[in-house]
Amino acid sequence: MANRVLDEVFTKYLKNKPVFTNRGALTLSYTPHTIPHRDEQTTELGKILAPALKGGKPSNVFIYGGTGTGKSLVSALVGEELQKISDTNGIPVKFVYINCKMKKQADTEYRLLAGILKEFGKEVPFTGLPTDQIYNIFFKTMDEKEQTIILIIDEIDTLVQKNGDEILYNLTRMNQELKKAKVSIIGITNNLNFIDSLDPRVRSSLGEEEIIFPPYNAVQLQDILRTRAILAFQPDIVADGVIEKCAALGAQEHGDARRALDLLRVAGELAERSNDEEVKIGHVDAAEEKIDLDRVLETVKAQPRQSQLILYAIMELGKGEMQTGEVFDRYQELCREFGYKVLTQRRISDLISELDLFGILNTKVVSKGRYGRTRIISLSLSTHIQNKLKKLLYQIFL
DNA sequence: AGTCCACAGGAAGGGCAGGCGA
DNA sequence: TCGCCTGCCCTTCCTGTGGACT
Repeated sequence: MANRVLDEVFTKYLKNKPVFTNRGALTLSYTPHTIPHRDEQTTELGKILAPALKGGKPSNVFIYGGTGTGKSLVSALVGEELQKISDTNGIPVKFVYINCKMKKQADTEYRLLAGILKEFGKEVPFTGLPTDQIYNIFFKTMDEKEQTIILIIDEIDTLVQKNGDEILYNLTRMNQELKKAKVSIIGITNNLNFIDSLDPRVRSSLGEEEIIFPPYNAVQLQDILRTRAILAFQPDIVADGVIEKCAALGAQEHGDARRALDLLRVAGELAERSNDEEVKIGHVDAAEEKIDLDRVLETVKAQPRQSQLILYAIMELGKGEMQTGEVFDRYQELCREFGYKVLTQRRISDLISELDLFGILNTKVVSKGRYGRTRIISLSLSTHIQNKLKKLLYQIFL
């Protein structure tokens, strides 16, 4: 036998009863056939889009709701079904789903258009062409034949935040330029104030219809988890109270089903890894910690060196609260020590805001009277996660 | 009442990379 | 090859500001 240790691991793994029958049913990419507690929204969206089946142009729709309230799922489901029916009946309908939050995919005007074009089988260089040329290609492609195109733009607020609402204006005006095709836009956002920040012209044309997705409560989350758990787990392997606990934690996070499903999945994975016969409440606790830790470490790893240096400086200062100036001073020292270029305080200020946005730091602008106005910065991580993060940063810089 | 601190954060623009067509 | 385009990171310059201190 080549390796006794590994051999033991693998045979033990094989001997164990599996936990999952279909782990995929608990992942984000899974689209179920029915979505519990979303009948109302599903039918509403269906009704709005139905005119596409008779060659009409469905109204533009705005969909609101917090993270994990089923917005994307319902749109995907309705889209899929509509596509199926139109395909079997030979009706030219084309569904395109684009998520603006995917970095490097659709977070700028250019990339959004390039992303949509890709769905139509047109490859465009990911930079280089002038925007008006992209628009030309875009219009031409859309207008190639008689068809109804339904564009689902997910996380549309991030797109507008970064690029302004001119893109949306251009998109809503598209129907006047197109001769054969008709385009409807479904904008999905979890920012309820988003529509108020838009140009009135865009607001009225894009918000012809609105659908609101309220957060799930704990009982509804339990239903969702149960239907998925039946698909995902071996029978009788999930202990009493596990689903309730995941649901409760998800409900705490603004009724977030994604969070609840993640918890259940990771709890199952942890049970499997430790060869337990049952998924227990303890696994959910561990899952909660693991998800947070993974999120933080992944986020930090993906940051540019300069941001990591700032974090390093903040951890090194090692006190509960500090202000921008202090962090900047320590950061400069570290730059010299490790041989990095020193960025300006203005830039550091932005990077600190970014880290706040990622949920790694807590910052608050306060005025200390005589002693100026500054941002009070503190780490928003548990000590356990802080220690792991410190290790990661040491690895990077030493 | 006025001053002044220590920044926040907006605006504009430089410089670079990746990519185009000619 | 060149001139041109865009996105991105960053700098420079600037105005704004809440409240302790005088």
